Amino acid sequence: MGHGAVTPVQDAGERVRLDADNVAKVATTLQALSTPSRLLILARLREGPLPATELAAEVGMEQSACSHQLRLLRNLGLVVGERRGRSVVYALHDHHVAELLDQAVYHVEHLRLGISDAAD
Amino acid sequence: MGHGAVTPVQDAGERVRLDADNVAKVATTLQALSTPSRLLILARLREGPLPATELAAEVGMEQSACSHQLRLLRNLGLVVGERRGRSVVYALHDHHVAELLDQAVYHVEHLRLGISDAAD
DNA sequence: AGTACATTTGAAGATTCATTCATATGTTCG
DNA sequence: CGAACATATGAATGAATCTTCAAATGTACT
Repeated sequence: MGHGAVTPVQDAGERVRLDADNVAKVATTLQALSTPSRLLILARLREGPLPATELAAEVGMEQSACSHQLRLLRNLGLVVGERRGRSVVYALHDHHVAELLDQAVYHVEHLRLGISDAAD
Repeated sequence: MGHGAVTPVQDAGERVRLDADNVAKVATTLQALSTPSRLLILARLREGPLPATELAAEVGMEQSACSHQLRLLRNLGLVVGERRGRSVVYALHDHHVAELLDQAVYHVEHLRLGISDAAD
């Protein structure tokens, strides 16, 4: 994948097209960002690593529920958990996840949305 | 991808923080991008406006199913439909939606993800 | 070993959601 | 008006999901 390295930010870069192949992957990954609980988890981890229990406390979830969602995020490769003593410290997998989060939040916030899911 | 050099994100300007307020809005909007059918619909509209029936045909959905999803996307403000004759031509609401789509697809495609949603 | 703390896991329950089928609404034209 | 095309809507079915409760596994320390 060597593309011309240092292209300034304007990077529309390569526009990845959405085939039947990747569409499932994209959908599955975005679904991980489509729930308040997971969004809060990721947003908290965006500010730095954190042991599971503290994480659960900060996002206001039961520890068990948080662990379930954490497993989902881990299976998707969005977060990693490393054992340190009796705790497991969780963190975002890499900067791509952080940027994906930032971009998603940024764009959604700047969409003047009606948000009226229910039928009219 | 150069690690050191260019920071792609740079000037999203203000980094929107994720409170309890906006988290629901973000989650709801991202959920609209979390299904293959809607993702295909949006990706198709990203290339230009299209009447509902043609759209359904191109993404391989039944007309009714497509209409249902279209209503959801419309209620969320992601797409707009304008009547032209007996057809209703759909299009992305604005460039924010296009960019949100691009960024999401781009980042997800560049996340080397395991994608194993199911439990181990 | 035994106790306390930390995290994971499984099953159950309730809600949400996408698709299908059938039908209704809307639009154009003969 | 009536026929044909285009889109929207409603109810129903089946699947997917998030959370809770209870119990299991893992780790440290006396």
